[in-house]
Amino acid sequence: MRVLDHPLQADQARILCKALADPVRLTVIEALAGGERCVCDLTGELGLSQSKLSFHLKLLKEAGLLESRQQGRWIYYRLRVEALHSLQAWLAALAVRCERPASPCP
Amino acid sequence: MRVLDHPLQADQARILCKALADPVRLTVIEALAGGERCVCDLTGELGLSQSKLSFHLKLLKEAGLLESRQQGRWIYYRLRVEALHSLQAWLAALAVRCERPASPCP
DNA sequence: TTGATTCATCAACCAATTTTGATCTATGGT
DNA sequence: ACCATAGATCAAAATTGGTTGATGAATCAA
Repeated sequence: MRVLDHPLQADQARILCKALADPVRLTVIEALAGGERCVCDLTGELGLSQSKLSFHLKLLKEAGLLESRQQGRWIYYRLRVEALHSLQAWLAALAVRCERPASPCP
Repeated sequence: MRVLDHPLQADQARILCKALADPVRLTVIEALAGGERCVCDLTGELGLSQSKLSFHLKLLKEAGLLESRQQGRWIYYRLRVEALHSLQAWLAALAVRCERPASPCP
């Protein structure tokens, strides 16, 4: 099953979580879940200043959540679904560790 | 399927991610994945000062990742697996939104 | 009741992130 | 070549977060 691929280091999970732990970045992520978009689209759609958006896009990209391509003057960003799956897998593994059979009563 | 229960608001997901986005808190989480522990156990095991640990435990609890119970002088903390599942579900829902069929080529 | 132990809380300090506005680079149109 | 547009980058200011050491509250044992 897809969710169990990619066992992730705790530190990589932390980096992904950190990237997701900001309201601006979360709106960006959700906008991009709808498909690839160029920066100027996003500034309009989300009402963000250009440099603010650029700052967060860079951060998300460095965390591995986004990738981008250039087309003429425009730069298109899109979500890396693999990153979402990796984090899911890490959480799943953690949850499994919690669900060991209860020890015989104390 | 368990992973698809509990549809989560983006903001709750953000709060969970924020709580997970710190190295100290992540070691606490991983220690508690091994089972319930009292605070003084954790300070020893993780080599953290008492007030530092207490600060992070509070934060994790407020985020919904931990719960605690008192027994005599000791306070035992444990992971809330539901929180992990919620976040997993949120990620899964996001990933699904990304995987819509590609639009006919441009 | 006294003293020891466990844990929470507080204030002061330090460190990391975010925001803003300005400037810089690259691309494309004329 | 010149100008307009898209987006990255930078430094300073503002904000948020984490750490420390001290103090406080609750529990228990003697």
